[in-house]
Amino acid sequence: MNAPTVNIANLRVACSSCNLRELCLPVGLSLKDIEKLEELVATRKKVKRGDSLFRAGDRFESLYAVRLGFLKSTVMSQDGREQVTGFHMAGELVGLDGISSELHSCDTVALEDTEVCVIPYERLEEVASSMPVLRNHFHKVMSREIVREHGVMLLLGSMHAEERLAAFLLNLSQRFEARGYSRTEFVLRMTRAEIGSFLGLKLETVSRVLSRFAQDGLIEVNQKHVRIIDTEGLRGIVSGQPGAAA
Amino acid sequence: MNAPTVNIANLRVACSSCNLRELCLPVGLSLKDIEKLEELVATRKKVKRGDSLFRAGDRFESLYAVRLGFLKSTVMSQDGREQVTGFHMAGELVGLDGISSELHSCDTVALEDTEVCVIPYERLEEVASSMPVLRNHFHKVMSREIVREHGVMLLLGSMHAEERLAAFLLNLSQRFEARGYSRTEFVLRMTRAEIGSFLGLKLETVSRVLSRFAQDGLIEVNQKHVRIIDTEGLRGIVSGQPGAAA
DNA sequence: CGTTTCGTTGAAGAGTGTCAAGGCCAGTGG
DNA sequence: CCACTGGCCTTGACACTCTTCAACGAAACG
Repeated sequence: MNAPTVNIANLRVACSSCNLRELCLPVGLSLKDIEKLEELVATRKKVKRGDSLFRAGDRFESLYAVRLGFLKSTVMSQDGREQVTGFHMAGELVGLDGISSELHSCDTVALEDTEVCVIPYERLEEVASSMPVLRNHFHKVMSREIVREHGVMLLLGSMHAEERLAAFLLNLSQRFEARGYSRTEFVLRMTRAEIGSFLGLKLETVSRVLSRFAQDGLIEVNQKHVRIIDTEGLRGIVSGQPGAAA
Repeated sequence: MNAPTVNIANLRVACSSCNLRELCLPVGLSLKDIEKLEELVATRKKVKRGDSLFRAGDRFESLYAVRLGFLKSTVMSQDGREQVTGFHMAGELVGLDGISSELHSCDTVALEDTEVCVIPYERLEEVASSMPVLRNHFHKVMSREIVREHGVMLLLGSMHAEERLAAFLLNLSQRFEARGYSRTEFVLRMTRAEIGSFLGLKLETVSRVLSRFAQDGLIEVNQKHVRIIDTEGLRGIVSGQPGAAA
C-alpha cells in the first residue's frame, strides 16, 4: 500500500541547484544554510498520474515539495460529496493539512506524472529550530495558504460562474508565468468536472462558460488546450464586468 | 488611528490561571514553560463592538488570542464584495493571515465587546525557537485553520442552503459546548447578512431557511436567540437528509 | 419616542443544475 | 494500421433553487 513508489534516495538532492529555488526556498540564504537545508529533503518520490501522494486518514509524516507535475487535493464529506480544495504545481508545498491532527485530512492525487521532494516533518522542525530564516519562511508558507483559501472562499461565496472561471483562468495563467511557462497558452491538467468541483459548479456549467468566453473572443478553447486572448477582458469579468459584456 | 484601544499593560497576564488554558495552550506544559509563555502575551486589548482589531493593509505585528467576546473576519474583493471568512470566539487565535506578507489581508471586527491577548509575533518566534512544544502547538493551530477552511470550501462548493445552515448551527453549537456554554441554546452574535455572507447566501435565504427549520421542529428561533431541538435532524440535513423531510 | 438597523415574508425572475444525446479523443487490441 | 471502447467534452431543453425587489414588522439606539 504505502510502499514508496520508487525512491531515488541515492540521488544527491541539491536544493542549491534546483530551478525551483526561488519558489521553494527563502531568499538570501548563505551556502551553509543551504547545505543544512538539503539535509531536509530525505528522498524524492514519483507519483504516477492517477495515483495518490497521500489519502485522508493516512498518518502524517512528511510535507512534499512539488518538483514537477501537477496534483489536486480533495476533501470528502461523510455522505460522499467531493470538493477539490486546490491544484498544486511545481514549487508548491503540499501536506500542510496533516500537521494539525497528525493524520492527513485530504486526498492528494497526481493529475499527471509527478515528482516531489519528501520533507520529513520531524526533521523540518529540528532544522527550523536552529534556522530562523527557514522557520520564518515556513510560517509564511502556511499563512499564504490560509490567505489563498480566503480568496477561494470569496470566490465560492460571492461570485457568479463567469467570474469564477475568469478568476480561475487568470490564477492559472499567473502561476504558469511565475514558472517560466506561457502566460497565455497552456494545457489544463484537470477535467471539467475537477474544475467544477473546485469552483463549486457543475461540469456542464464549466463547459458552457468556457464556450461563451470563446464566443466572446476572450479565449480559445480546444479540449484541455486554452489560449488567453483578452486578459483584460477576463479581469473585467472577475470584477463584475464594469465595462464588459456584448 | 492605531492608538491602542485601552491597554491593560500593567495587569499581570497569567496564562496559567486563564480559564481558556486548554483551548489556547499546548497540553502538558511544565510550570517553567508556562512562565516563559507568559512573557509572550505583552498586553491585553479591548475592542468595542463594531470596532476593528485590525484591517486589511495594516502592518502585521501581533497575533491575538480571544479572551472573551466574538469577532468576524472578512475579505473584500477589488470591486467591493465582502466575504465573511470566519467567526472567532474565546480561545481562538486570530491574525494568522498577516504572517505571509507582513500585512493583514482581512478585516477583523468585534461583533460584541471583546478582549484579546496581544501576542507580538517576533516574541512568539523567539520563544518558540527554544520551546519545541510551543512551536509544535503553533504549527498545529495554523494547520487546523487550513483544515477548517477546507471544510468551509466543501460547504460553499457543494452544499445547498439548508445543508449550509444546518452545518453552521451545529458548528456553533459544538464550539459553544467546548467552552462550557449550552450546546442547545445560544445567541447569534452576528446578523443574518453576516451569516449569509459566510455561507454564500443572501440574508433573505438565511431567514427563510431558519424559519423553515423552526416550522419543521428542528429549532426555535427568535431573532438572534436560537434553540436547537433536534440535533440529529440537523445532522441528517447536513448529510443530504437520508431520512429527513416531512 | 423617533430613527435606524435588522428580520420576516411574498412574488417574480435569473442563474445553475439536471437529464439526455451526441461528438471528440486517446488508448487498446485485433 | 484500423476499429473499438471508454472517458471526456459540448450542447440543448427543462426544472428548481436561490436571488432580487418590495413591503412591512420588530428590536435596538440615541
